[in-house]
Amino acid sequence: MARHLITSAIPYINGIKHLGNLVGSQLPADLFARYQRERGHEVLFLCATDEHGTPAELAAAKAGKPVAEYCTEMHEVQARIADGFGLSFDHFGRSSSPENHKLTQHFAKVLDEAGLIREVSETQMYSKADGRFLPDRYIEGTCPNCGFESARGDQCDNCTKQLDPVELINPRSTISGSTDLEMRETKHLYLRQSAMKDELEKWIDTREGWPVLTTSIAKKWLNDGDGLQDRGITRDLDWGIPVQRGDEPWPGMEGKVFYVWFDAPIEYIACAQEWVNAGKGDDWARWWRTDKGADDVSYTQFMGKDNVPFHTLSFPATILGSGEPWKLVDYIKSFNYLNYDGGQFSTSRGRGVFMDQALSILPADYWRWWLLSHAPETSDAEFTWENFQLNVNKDLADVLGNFVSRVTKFCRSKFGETVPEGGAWGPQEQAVIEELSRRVRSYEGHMDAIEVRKSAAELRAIWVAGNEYLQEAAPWATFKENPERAAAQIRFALNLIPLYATLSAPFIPFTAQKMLDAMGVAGQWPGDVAQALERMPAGHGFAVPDNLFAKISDDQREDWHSRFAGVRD
RNA sequence: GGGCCUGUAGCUCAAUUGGUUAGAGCAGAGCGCUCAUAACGCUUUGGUUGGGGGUUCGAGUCCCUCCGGGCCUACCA
Repeated sequence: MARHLITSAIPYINGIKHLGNLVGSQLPADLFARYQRERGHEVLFLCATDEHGTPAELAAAKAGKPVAEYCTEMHEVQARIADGFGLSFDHFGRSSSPENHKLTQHFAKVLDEAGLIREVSETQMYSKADGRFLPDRYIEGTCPNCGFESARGDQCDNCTKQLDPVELINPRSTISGSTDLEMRETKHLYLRQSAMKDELEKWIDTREGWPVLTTSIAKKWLNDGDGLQDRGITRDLDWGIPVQRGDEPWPGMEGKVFYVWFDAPIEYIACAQEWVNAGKGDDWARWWRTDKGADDVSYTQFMGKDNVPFHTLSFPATILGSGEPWKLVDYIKSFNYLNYDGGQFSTSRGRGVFMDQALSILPADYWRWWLLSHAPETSDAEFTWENFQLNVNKDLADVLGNFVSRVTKFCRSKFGETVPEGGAWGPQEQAVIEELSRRVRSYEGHMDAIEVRKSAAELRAIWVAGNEYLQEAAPWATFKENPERAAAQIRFALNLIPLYATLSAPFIPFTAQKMLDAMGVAGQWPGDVAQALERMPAGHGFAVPDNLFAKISDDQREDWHSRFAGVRD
């Protein structure tokens, strides 16, 4: 039995995520976690909310709430929605947890002791009206290069020139609009990633089979320009983890907090501690400490491409630099973006479908199936309502749902709601068993390799095999001259249902459970397909389930299309 | 500007890493079936693999060039 540690990139706290965020990390991570559990492996699947940073403070201010209260509420909201999507986290933690405070401060201390932290004095734009230092992107002004009036402090959106905030003409705060800005001196801690460049590169070079997307982004950062740059790991903010050396104060760093990208990945570890402290587990160290049993753990991270540098470089620099025996990631699965109907999903403009809205119009399995079978693995993918309607209706309602419906209803009308007795498997059934055996092995191979779309395609082919069998066996015709033969055929077909449910559960867990409940058996991964098709012997009672999937109508599609094109709220 | 990814049938994607005649699903067409959610099955029409050039016995795959789409570029996260 293998042990799988699985983490999904932790979603930021300032609002409800859209489907693009979902398919880029949490959903494929859940697919993998569910699959590995079903295969009988030990799994610890962790996710959390990422709660620190300027945007959280601003979102809380906008909501008129203290930031801690705002985060607590939003965490609950995200947890509830995640549950609605069937995301099977063993624990859904918070980067603001006491566990993460302590651990982040611990890492800062040991990194400092290892000589990997340096203090840097720098000047930064300060807004008196806002009472805070402003990140470059929160400053707007006229571009000195092209005259564009809404250039941001880091880059002009019009001419794409990289800017320094001090270069802007008439700079103003985008938070308050105030122009009362000044450059102030401030001191920050930097993680000396440059000192670890060779070690990191050596580590990356020995990773095998990682997605090109993952390694190419890492190599770029390692070798671009002057090589890997040191990174500031502190900020002048109120909300965050206070800068300390372990339990000790850090002279000169009073009133500052750690940068969210320093503490967010550490939450992966802290989350395991939260899991224990919540009473759900009793030993986090055997998942995270190679000196305490984590040596045989296989650790897989899931994330969108924008998160790759932090997971390939910054976090490993933290882990390796600590000199302590923490578990390093074994495989990084990264995703491109999902676009929405010819453009990008936009949180700020409310363009696209957000997780809460998605659940309000259709059950989670519709979304899970479409999103996973179109996961943006090799390039950006696109969501359109037409494509969604077509695929979901065909795959789920027609191929899978209708298969279950026709089999169970035929049996009910001819034999009753009990698996019929008589007859035996013949050459037709043997052929199906052989095909399914081959396909199940192929499906397992794709799932093991986290080839999401290929897995979905193989699963669909497995469903289709059931309809092909029925057409060829034609129990409705057989029944007229040889009811015993028909009984064997329908017994065979009925037994495909729990098999399909088990195989499909990682993709569509809610429906899979309905199928198993109706058939009155528990899910069990088919080691041997022939054996798996004996799960419901003659005489076994079952129920005819309601239709598993209602079809999406043209009217619904058009309604949703117009509803989600515009602005949210 | 630089780097990376990407372009294959009307649509969404494959193609064992240079190897026979580029394959699936959907959509379209035809036939069959009547158990089932007007569902299912079978057959079938669609391709100058973005354009051009090159290397090779052989190129969707490698090289050059042009065109289109996307991402990243380090203080949003």
